[in-house]
Amino acid sequence: MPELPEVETVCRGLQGVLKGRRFAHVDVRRKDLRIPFPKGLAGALTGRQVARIYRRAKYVMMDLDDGQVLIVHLGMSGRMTISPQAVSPGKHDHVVFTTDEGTQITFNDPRRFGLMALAQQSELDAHKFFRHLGPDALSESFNAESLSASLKGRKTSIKVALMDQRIVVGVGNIYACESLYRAGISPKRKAGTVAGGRAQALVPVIKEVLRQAIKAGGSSLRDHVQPSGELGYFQDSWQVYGREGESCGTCKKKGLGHAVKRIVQGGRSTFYCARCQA
DNA sequence: CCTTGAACCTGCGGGC
DNA sequence: TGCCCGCAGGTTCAAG
Repeated sequence: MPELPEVETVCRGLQGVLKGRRFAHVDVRRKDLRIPFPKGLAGALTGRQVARIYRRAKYVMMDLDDGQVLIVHLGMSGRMTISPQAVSPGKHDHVVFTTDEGTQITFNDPRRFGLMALAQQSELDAHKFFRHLGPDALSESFNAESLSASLKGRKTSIKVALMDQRIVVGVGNIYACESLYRAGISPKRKAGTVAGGRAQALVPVIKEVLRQAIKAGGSSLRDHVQPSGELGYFQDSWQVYGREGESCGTCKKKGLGHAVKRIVQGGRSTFYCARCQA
C-alpha cells in the first residue's frame, strides 16, 4: 500500500499512539525479509521514547530519544496496524511493538519487500536510502524548473521517469497514471518532450492528486491502509488506474466509445486514455 | 551516465 | 471444487 499518500497516512495514524510514548516491548517474530532486519533491533528499541514520526520519501521515520531513527519501508504489501491492547499475532505479523500505554502496533508484510533499519538522525542526508533521491513531490523544490531540468534529453517514457525516485520522490504506479491522465499527457511520450510547458502543467497536477489522496486517507487495494483499520478511499477517485476497458470520465460524458488501455512500461502496468492523453 | 529487465515474495482473482 | 496463470502499491542490481 505504499506510495507517498499511503505512507503519509500511516505516519499520521501512528502519531496519536506513538508520539511521546516508549517502546515497552518489541517482538521481532521473523527477520528474513528481502532486506533482513538489523541484528539487535528489538534491544535497540526497547525502552526508547519516540520523539517524532514523519515521512521521508516513502519511508516512515521515527526519531528516538537517543539520536537514532527507526526507518520503516512498507514495500509493496506492508501495513502498520494499531490495537489498543494485546492481540495474538497473525501470519505475516513480523514485528509487534508494545508501548508503555499497552498499545500494540503491528508491522505486517506478506510479500516481505518491506524493511526496517536504524540510523543516526544526523546522518540521514548521506544515508544510502536517501542520498540519491530527488525532490519530494510535495516540496517546493519540486517545481516546473527542476522537473524540466531532470527530464531534458531523457529518452525514457514520461511514465517511467515519474516513477524514478531520482527525478521526483513519492510518485508510484497509481499516482503516475492518475497524474498523467489528469494532465492530458500520454504515458508513452518521451520524457524529454515534457520539459517546458508540459512540465509546467504537470507539476501542480501531481501535487494536487497527492494532496487529494492524502485527504482521502490514501488508496486501498485489498488492504486496510490506515493504522486505525479504516480504509482509505482515494481508489474511488481513480480515473484510469485499474479501469482497463472502461471509458474515462470525459469519454463517457461525451458518449465516445474509447476505453482505457493497459500497457506495460518498465515492467509495470500503465493505464491511460489514448483519446484524452497525447 | 542512461536504459532495460529481472529479481525479490506471497496471495488473490479469473479462466478453464 | 481445484489448478494454473497473471497480476499486485517498490527498490535494487546487473548487463547492454
